[in-house]
Amino acid sequence: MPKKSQSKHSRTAPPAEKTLPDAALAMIAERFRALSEPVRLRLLNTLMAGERNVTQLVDAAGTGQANVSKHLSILKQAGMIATRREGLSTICAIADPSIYQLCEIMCARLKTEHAERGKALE
Amino acid sequence: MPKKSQSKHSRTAPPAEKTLPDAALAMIAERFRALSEPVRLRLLNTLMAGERNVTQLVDAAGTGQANVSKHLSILKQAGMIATRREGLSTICAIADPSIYQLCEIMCARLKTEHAERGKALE
DNA sequence: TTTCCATATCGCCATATAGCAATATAGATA
DNA sequence: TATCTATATTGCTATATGGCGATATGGAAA
Repeated sequence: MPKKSQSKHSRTAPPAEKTLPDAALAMIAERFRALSEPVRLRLLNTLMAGERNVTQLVDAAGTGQANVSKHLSILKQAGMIATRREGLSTICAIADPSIYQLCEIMCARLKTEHAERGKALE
Repeated sequence: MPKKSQSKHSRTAPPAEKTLPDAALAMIAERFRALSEPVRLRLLNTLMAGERNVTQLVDAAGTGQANVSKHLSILKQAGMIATRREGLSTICAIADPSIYQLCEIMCARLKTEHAERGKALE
């Protein structure tokens, strides 16, 4: 079994993780890239409040319907949302619960940096 | 201690977070984008084992020195690494501890999805 | 000083991607 | 059937980005 007993959730210290294979890095990068676009983050942020159809998401996104459709397909491809057809509309929902954690971490970090910048000016 | 009791890592449920302002989404997207490149992830993954100078990172990255330098400046700009000069070389270190958590979450998610794909084939 | 080493920057090319307008498709209704 | 609605897709343009080779810069050593 090529499975080292390695990482066990340390909170801030280097977990001494073994170096990851290129294939894994590529997959991770792809997932981060799906999150690297403000419109897509707006879509996810909207979906955090519950399911929405595409028209509702277009309203929330502040960009054209074609773009929203494209962004949704990217998020779907990355496994972050799921869609189902309901009559004429396509209902979207968050499919990847880790999105909540990722956003939390990023927001917390932004606040921290902001606080540090403020402190540096005192 | 700046630790809200608010979010306690719910595993699947929407935390009913309020909708974020566009400026916040742009900043979050920028941070995710810094992580959306395999070479940059390789650099961070290498730095997780400890400080390295640029030459060492070039060796680890498997791409040219000019590219590594550019990638490092992107990571630095995003606040994810810090550099200091030491003689002729530039020493790099991880400056943003949240990187460990982000990578852990992504890796865990990849494993989960892989497991689900496997199950679907049974 | 000159020379060498480590790193940063520049110019170029190729590719990727976001936005937009127009069109196509799926499905409901008349 | 025809028609309307919601969504997806296509074609296009402009911009951003990664990789590469060449060059410039900072700093130590001869």
